[in-house]
Amino acid sequence: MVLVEGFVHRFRLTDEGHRQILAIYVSGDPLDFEHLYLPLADDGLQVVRDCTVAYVDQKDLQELIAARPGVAQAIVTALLVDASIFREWTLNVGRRDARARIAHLLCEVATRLQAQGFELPATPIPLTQDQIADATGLTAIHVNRMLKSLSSDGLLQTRRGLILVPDLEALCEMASFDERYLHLQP
Amino acid sequence: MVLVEGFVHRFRLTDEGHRQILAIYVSGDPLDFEHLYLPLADDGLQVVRDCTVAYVDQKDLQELIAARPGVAQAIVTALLVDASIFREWTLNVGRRDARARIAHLLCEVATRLQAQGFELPATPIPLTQDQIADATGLTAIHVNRMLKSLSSDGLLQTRRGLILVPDLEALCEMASFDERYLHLQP
DNA sequence: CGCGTTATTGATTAGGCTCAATAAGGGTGG
DNA sequence: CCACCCTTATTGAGCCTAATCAATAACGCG
Repeated sequence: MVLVEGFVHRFRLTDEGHRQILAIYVSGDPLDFEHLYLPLADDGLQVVRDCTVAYVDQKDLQELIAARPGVAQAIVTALLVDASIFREWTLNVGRRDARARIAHLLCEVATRLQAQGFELPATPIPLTQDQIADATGLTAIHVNRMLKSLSSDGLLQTRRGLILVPDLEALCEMASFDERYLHLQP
Repeated sequence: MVLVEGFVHRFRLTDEGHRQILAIYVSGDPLDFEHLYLPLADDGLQVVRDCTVAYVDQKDLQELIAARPGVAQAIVTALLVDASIFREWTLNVGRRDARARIAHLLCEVATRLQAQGFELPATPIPLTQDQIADATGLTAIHVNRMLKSLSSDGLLQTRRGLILVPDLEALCEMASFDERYLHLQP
């Protein structure tokens, strides 16, 4: 599957039912390459907002990979970039405080949106506070307070469940966001 | 590089210098496939204990990949398994309490050692409390207390900086460890 | 033997969680 | 078009897990 338009997240649950969001996908992102190689699905995908996905036939894709080494290499590179992002999430959840953790998440999403050609600051990020909580290992209530705090510092605006980042550079500064882990340069 | 014998971990630092350990490698694990495809290294490798590594020439490996589709596929599969483990670490750090978090980490390492043919419970895990802290997003002091608590429940033994797991099944039970994310079945 | 790393323990603090209650939308059915 | 309901967001009070600060012990190595 490829996400054509909208937002999707990947998540896993603890046995106690607590959700951890593991990745947020934006327009253009491939969603589940692992199904080509692993028999068992590890985690679930949920829609953040209404979205459009394109299905690619597995067999066709496998033939394409076999026929074109460049495609295979592009997929491996994409997987490695994803893995780098997963690791940054572990760092984010493990070693940053709540404010920086939320800011860092938003920096990542905003930066990846920008890389896909979306205009900032016009493009809103449609994450609910509940979703941000599960992506950062916090509670929704604490996310609410931190968003208010970031908002009162002018680092973001919230409007009807949408988040706007008026000055991405300032937000990156506060989160000490270093985009190199995204490996955006083609 | 391939880790022939010993223990190595992969880590990243926040700009404030806090370390987050992102993976623990045991004998037999490949360490840095990403260097084949990404120009920029994301994180560092550190030795947990004295160890032996084997260097594989990049060019040779690239030729092997080009010549043998099976090798390429095996590498992709290994990368996908790694990625699944990274995601489980995010879940662990984000959504489990300190005791379960530490137990889960030890369950993973013990299970992977066992899968490599090491005998449990004889094989010790040589992580320092500082390293466990940085792998779980806790402080070393709190790790110490939790280890003592786990130890007094008979779930593990500590001896001279080594950790022994006398009853892996019991530890897995308490951490609700579900090994499927390791994708061990070949 | 001396020193640096690692482990231990106690006291205190604080960041974030829980519980509780209310508000504000937005969508749906009548 | 309106009433209702469900999801999402807000706010306050009190609590608790894990952090911080501080000091000492125990190794293990050179």
